[in-house]
Amino acid sequence: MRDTERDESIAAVRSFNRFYTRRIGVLRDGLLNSDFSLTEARVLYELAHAEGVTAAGIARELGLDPGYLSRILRTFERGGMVSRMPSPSDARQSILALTTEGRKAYAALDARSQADVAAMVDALPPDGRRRLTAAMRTVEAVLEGRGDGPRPILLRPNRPGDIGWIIHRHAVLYTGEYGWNAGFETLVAEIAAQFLAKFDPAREMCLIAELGDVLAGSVMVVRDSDEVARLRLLLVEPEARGHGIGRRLVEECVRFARGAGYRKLTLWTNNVLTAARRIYETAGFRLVSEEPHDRFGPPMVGQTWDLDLRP
Amino acid sequence: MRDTERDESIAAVRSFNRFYTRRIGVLRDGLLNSDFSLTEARVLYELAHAEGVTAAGIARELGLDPGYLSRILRTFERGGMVSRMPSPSDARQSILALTTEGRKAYAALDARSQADVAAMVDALPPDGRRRLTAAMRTVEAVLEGRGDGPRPILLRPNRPGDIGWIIHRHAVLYTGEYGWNAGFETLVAEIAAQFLAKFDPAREMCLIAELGDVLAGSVMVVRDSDEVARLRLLLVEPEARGHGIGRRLVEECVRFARGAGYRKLTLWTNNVLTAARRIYETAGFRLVSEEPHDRFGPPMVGQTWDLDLRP
DNA sequence: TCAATAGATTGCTTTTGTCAACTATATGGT
DNA sequence: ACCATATAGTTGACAAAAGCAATCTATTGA
Repeated sequence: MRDTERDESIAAVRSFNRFYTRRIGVLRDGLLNSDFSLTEARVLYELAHAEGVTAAGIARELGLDPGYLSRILRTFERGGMVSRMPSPSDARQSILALTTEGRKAYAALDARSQADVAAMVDALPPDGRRRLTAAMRTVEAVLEGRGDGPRPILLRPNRPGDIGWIIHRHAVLYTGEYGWNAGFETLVAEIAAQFLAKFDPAREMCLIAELGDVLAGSVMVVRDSDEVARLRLLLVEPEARGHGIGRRLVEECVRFARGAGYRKLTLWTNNVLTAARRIYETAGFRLVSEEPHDRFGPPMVGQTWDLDLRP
Repeated sequence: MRDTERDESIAAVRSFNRFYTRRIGVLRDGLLNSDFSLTEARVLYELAHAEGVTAAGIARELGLDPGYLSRILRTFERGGMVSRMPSPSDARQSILALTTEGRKAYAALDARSQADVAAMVDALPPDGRRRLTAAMRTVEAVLEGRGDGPRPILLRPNRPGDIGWIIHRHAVLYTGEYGWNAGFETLVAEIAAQFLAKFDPAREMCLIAELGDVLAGSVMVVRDSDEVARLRLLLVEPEARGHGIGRRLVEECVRFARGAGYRKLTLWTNNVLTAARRIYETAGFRLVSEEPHDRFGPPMVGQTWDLDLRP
């Protein structure tokens, strides 16, 4: 990642922190003529949602000073909202629980918060609402570190719209990353359109890779002749690289081609695509011929790779 | 929008509020052994970035109590960080400015915050960073209301990748909204591939509509014969409807076709696409023939519309 | 010209949060 | 069994943060 991009990220995060600090302030004001402060409300929320919680647990969860929390719990207890039960496993702890009274107070608070947020959300245009929801979930996920946990990889056959996506992404990526010209988009579009028009499910296949729940890659196997299958349009999104998606896609193609009774799997690629080259080598492909060309603008070397499918 | 979607939005916003309240707490802790509280830091930021600002301005901007702010400014002034100048236009106000000392203090604070955020950002995986940045910008934009202000509409010729996008969106929308089958995607892909392969810039055109900075629609004019142009693949994203984008696209096509010397502009559509029908009628097209078909699955009526381009 | 209003400040008060000390229990090692 | 050390929870003392109301001055609009 370029440094300017990093700096922009930092600036965006800082801007967002300032922005949301203000919003949290508004949130606090919203509680102004309820019976609770923002911190009390947060504690109440924890009590209502984490059954059988202890004081230390809440303090850890919310990052509160134990002394401060102790006092808040005391006022709750005096107000008849919280009951304590000595923990069976640890005599130092008490298990906290909301009383009926406490639940009622929480319900009121909850309804109020719900209404406040609903008013805000309803004021948004429908697509703004959708975008907001998705964006907030993303922020949470990324910062929680859920974002860099292993997102599930899914390989599935193409669905309506996927072929267009393949063309779209090929064109955007190769013109952007390698400066290829419109000739490439034309070639991809023709290949893709042909695939749709002449699709033979027994002997042809298009696979789409999803990482998490976003499209991350594609590949096709098409019939060249009765004996020979061709692997085409292998693509892995830059953001999804490093998960072995390319390798998995090619493996599936090999398996499919073998199962469909082909004798050979061939493919055409270009020398500048070094990542792909490595995948093909690993899968057992052999480079059989090369010829320089400039069909896509910059001069490069086209390569044909073959894989013998016989056992 | 379905109600469950609204409820989910509300839940997501509330969850996010809880989440970010916690983060702001961490932020505050980060300032712990600096010389400033979070609020002081925010005031300092305003002073550093909004030149010639007044106390009331800051109070409004940050939602602070004027009395509280007054005291903060006094401590800044006593610390030699802020200077006041009587406002020339309003004798009640003072124009606030940071002294050299004040700038130095801000720079230190800024560097520290920068470093903190940088550490956090650097700990993210690269694509996480990108997603975070984009998502935070989105949240800000939507909540600031920038999201529902009039987003600029832009019509432009296609760029690499757009043709794929057109296929992608046609297939997704028509299979989703009307239950059309894969035959439709095939047709669109063939039309699009043909357009790329035989493109004649003097007599053909593809227009892409952007709303804000996202793709919102498309249309093509292709040569049918020397005398007749054909309008194809008119599409407006559901989220972008109601901005007159479809009408604008068709108008541009008519203008282009006339300028390119065609005598007639024709198009083929289907009766179920009522919104498009209205656009064609408004543009002056006349329905010249109809025939029922079920090429795309559900039975419908294909329609040919013509527009005479002669003056 | 005068009432209403906005900017700024101050005294007073409450709320919120921190810190350190202390008790009681738990845990792990020898 | 015993001891050092750590954790749960409480309390007192205190400091920081924030809010409220009164006040003064200048501005604005009728």
